Amino acid sequence: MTIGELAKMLNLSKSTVSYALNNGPKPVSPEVKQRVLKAAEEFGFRPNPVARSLANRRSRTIGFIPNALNPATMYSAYAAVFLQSTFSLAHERELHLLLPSGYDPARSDETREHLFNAPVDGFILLLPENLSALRDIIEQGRPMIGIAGKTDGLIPSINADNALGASQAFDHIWSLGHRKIAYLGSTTESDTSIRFNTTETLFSRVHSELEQSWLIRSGANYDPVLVVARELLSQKSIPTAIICVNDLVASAVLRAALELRIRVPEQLSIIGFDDDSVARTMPIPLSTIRQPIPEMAVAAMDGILAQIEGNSFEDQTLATSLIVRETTSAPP
Amino acid sequence: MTIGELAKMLNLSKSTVSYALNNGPKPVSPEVKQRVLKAAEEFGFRPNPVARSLANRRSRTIGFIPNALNPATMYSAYAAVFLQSTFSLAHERELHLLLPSGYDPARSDETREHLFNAPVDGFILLLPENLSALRDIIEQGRPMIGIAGKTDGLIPSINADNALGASQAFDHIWSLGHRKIAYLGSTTESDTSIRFNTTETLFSRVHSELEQSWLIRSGANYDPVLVVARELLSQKSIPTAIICVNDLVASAVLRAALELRIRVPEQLSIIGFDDDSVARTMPIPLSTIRQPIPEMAVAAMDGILAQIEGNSFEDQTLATSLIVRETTSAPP
DNA sequence: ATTTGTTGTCGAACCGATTCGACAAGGACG
DNA sequence: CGTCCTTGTCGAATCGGTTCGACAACAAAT
Repeated sequence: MTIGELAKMLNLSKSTVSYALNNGPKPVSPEVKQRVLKAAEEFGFRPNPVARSLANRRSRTIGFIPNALNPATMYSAYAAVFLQSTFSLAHERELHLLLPSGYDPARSDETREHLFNAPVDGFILLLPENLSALRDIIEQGRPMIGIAGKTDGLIPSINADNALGASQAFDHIWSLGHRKIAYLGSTTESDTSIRFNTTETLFSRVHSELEQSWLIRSGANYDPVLVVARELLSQKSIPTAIICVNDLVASAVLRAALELRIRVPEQLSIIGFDDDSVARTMPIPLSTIRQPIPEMAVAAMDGILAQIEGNSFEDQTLATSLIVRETTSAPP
Repeated sequence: MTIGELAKMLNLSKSTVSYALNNGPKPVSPEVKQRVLKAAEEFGFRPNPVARSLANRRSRTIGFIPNALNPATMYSAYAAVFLQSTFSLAHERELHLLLPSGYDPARSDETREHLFNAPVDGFILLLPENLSALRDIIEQGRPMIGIAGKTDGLIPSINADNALGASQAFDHIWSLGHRKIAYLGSTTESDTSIRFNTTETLFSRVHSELEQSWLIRSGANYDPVLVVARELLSQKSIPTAIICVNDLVASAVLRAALELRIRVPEQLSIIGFDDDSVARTMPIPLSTIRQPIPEMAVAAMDGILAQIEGNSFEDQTLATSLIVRETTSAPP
């Protein structure tokens, strides 16, 4: 059933019916309005959203582009949580969320072509290593906002304060009295390398009081980290605390510790980063640095809507916070 | 830039340009075709996807409806993995995936109204407890397919073989020699209650050989299960093996065991269900029953595309499989 | 040479909504 | 009573594509 058919049944014009249904730009007499509403209800009339979008030049849909190199392994826990927050916000605002196919920086240009076909008012983008693959779309002027990464000023971005987070983790460990401290992380993305560099700076700032320190590029994936952690914890002199680039790494470290019968936190403190779901379901609940993902999602949504309305939007950096659970305590 | 403007620049009609770009229903001379393609490339012409959808009556977009009661907590690990698989498939087929807002069985009718506005060719639905909230949409005749639940024949559905999975878990534990076995689970959804009932049947079938058994409705969430597991494992006579309704429950059980200094698997075997990401990142990798989520996603995608093409589609039940890792062994 | 058929192009209609401009009817004002 | 303004309705244009039907140009068949 189309609006035209409905109008015909009622002996009204399409325009009048449209006005009645939308409290349209023009007024409609009360009786007619009632008649239209009743008939629409009765016949179960649903306006075609595509036609409506064409006329409005608004789709009420936001595109969400995850940052994976390979869509087959697209969601990190981080991306999943971010998506979840964003979806929840979209729901409140009665917007749809679209996961467009076609973004795959590893593949060639034509793959990406399909992204242009996404019927969305704007994109929220979990930032990849570089934006060059998306340059065309950015130049096209569609509203876009980047999350957790560098944009070189091409588009506005929202970031957690990774430097703050790294120092919160270090300060916590330091103030508990630890002086043999290891950091396990990667330096491949901008956020993880900020954490790495900040930690490095903090280590060197206190190096005279530091008994021993390890700064290890272990990567950020479970299996490689497990190997590194087993090795680290098998030496004669081992750290009393390990700061991890994220919670997944922390869970691998905990596993290595348990395998080697090292008691956590009595003999070894572990602190993660992100406050993933794993942080709460680990057998010893993980102390960690919380990334304000829900707040970042709100900022991103506000930012994209502002741009859609034609307003400008500033970059934002949101504070992390320390969450102390059960994997950290004073050194033995 | 619209197709009309492009046509004007080239002194051609809209129709000819459209034919050239789409290898349209009518042929176009080679020279004209080249001219059009070159100009489109040069001016960066991108056909408006909304207009195209309106004309084609196809949006090349599939809606994905998660089953959460509350969109704020929408994704179980299960839903996230399923979404991930589905997205990957959509990507291969150059379809977009839409997460429509408006589905919230806990809220009133008008909330749901927005679902009708989703510009999609069909819906993939992670099944909620009952479909009544979606009856209108089903009756509207839009293609739809349900995952992991009961549909009472209203729409086709794809399920893992939960009865098979439950017996695989039991058989594994039983054949290792365990005779003091507990089952922890819920019976609120159709799949978890199949697992529960199957286990109950198996228990009773071997009851003469069974030394002791527990069949506990612990729920399927982490915190309540943790309480139940601590209690269960604190008694004088405890099970030598615990079968869990899912991997999250298994992780809570493992935590309780470690807290109580019960060695896994030497003193206690644990088996989960789903093969979630947690199964691999637990400090002792979890033996579990794998749900064939990628295969289910393929079946769902095939099913929805078949319906869109106007073909019929049969229900499918896909086999689960046993994955033995390190939480199961012979009893002490 | 006439008929038939194919190829390529164009204008117009269409998809299903929104919204502008025109206009008639009725009320308020001088 | 004539003018002006407001209210309510309609037809037509629009959004940006796709596709049908008509037709001209030309080649092949009779």
